[in-house]
This record gives sequence, C-alpha cells and structure tokens, in this order.
Amino acid sequence: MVEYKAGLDTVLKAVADPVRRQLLAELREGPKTVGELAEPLNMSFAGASKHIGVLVRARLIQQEKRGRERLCSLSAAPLRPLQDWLDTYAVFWSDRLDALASALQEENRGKQ
Amino acid sequence: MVEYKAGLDTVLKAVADPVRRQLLAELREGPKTVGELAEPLNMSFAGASKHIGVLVRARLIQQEKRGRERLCSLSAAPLRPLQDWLDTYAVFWSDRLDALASALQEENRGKQ
DNA sequence: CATTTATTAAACCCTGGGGTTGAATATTTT
DNA sequence: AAAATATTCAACCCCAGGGTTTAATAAATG
Repeated sequence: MVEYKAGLDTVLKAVADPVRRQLLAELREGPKTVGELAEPLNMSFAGASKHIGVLVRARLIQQEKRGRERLCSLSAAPLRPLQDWLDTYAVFWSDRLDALASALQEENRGKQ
Repeated sequence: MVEYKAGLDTVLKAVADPVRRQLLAELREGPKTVGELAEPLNMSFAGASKHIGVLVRARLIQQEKRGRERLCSLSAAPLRPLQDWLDTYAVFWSDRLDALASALQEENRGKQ
C-alpha cells in the first residue's frame, strides 16, 4: 500500500521539466508518434526521444509499436498520487483561509 | 496575468525533491524554526538551510525573523497553479474513462 | 565585551541529467 | 537486396544542484 511513495517522486521529477510538460500537453490532443512529438521541439531527435523515455518510465506515456514507428498516448493515471499529495495541502490554499490557518497553527502551538 | 507560468516551473522543481516535501509536511503541523526543521533531517544544518531557501524562493515557505531565529510557516498558495495544471489532465484520470478517452482521441485523429 | 547560539554565505566536490553527435536496430519502400 | 525512414543506444560534454565544510553575520547571554 506504500507502492506509490516512489511513484510520486518519479512522476514529480518527470513533470518538473517544461519540455516534458509540453509533450504531455501535445498528447492531450491525441496519440502521436515519437517523430510527431519531436518535431515542434527545438531539439535533436535523440534528445526528444530521451525526454519521451523519461515519461514512459514514469508511466505517463504508453507506447504502442506500429511498424517502424511508435505511437505515444497519454496515460494520466500516475498523476493521481500527485493529486492526492496536493489534496493534503488544499486546506491551506484559499487566500482567505491562509490567515485563519496560520492563526490556528499559532494557537495549536501554544506559543506567544 | 501570465505571472504564474514561471511559477509553476519553480514550484514543481521545488516540490520534486523528497527532502523538501518532507519539510513542507512538517510545516503542516505548524510553524517551526529553521533549526527545528533541520534537526530531523539526516543532513548538515547548512544543507537543510539551502533546501529551506529553495522553498522560500518558491514562496512555499514564509519566514519571520524572531530575534536570532527565523520562524518558517507554510504558504501553500503557490501550489494553486499546480492544481490548475493538474486539472487540465483530470479528464484522463479515471481508469474507467481512460479507455474511452483514448478511443475518442483515436477517432478525433481520424486514423486507425 | 566576550561567548555562545541561529542562520546564511562562500567555496568547493561530485553526481545526475539535459543536450549533442554518431552508430546500431528494425521496418518499410524501391 | 539496397536504400530510406523511425527510433533507440552509447558515448560524450557541460552545468545545475544536492551535499559538505568552513567562514561570516547577527542576536542572545554571561
């Protein structure tokens, strides 16, 4: 049941790169081949391939062999643990609640 | 109004490190000094201070000078853009919907 | 004022990872 | 079979950044 502890780290590191976020964004429009994904990137083909590899290892991209090319499709499921992690902080978001939360924490602390 | 484009990257990079996530987690219990934050970490004090610095620069930690020590408190607001980003992928999460989404994408593409 | 305590700054080391180029592999095309 | 296409692998370069240690700064304390 702890199986996603490592997954969160992998996914966050994968997603912390703007190039890889752009790749994911492009895949929202639908599956694309590695070549199609690489083309708009201002980067060598091999470079793009490496980025895609990172996303594949993070399970954010699923690849299907189609002849000599590989069709990549978005697989957003691994983002779930990230959402779960975020949820544990959602309490502190609302700018309104921020002050209140801080106040409560101060009080809980029983200090000053 | 584009001011958070860079913020997302900063926040993601800050949060992609497990040590820094632990620091944030500890701050959920309430404000803590740098020393209190550093202590449980298996790391030099200066090392911990650097991590905290990253979180401060990402605005995820707010520091308040209290004499010679600095009280750190959680400031989760910068996580908001991350939530917004995540939301643009939420459509693809549900394992149920995954297949459907893929199918729709395939069809949109008009390719089979 | 001297000393201790809390924190940051500076100078370094070293690994990881983003980028490249150039083979290697596999498949399609001619 | 030969050539072209799509993709990865391997070897390398470079630097950002995580870690350390040793000052430096600033406030509390004796």
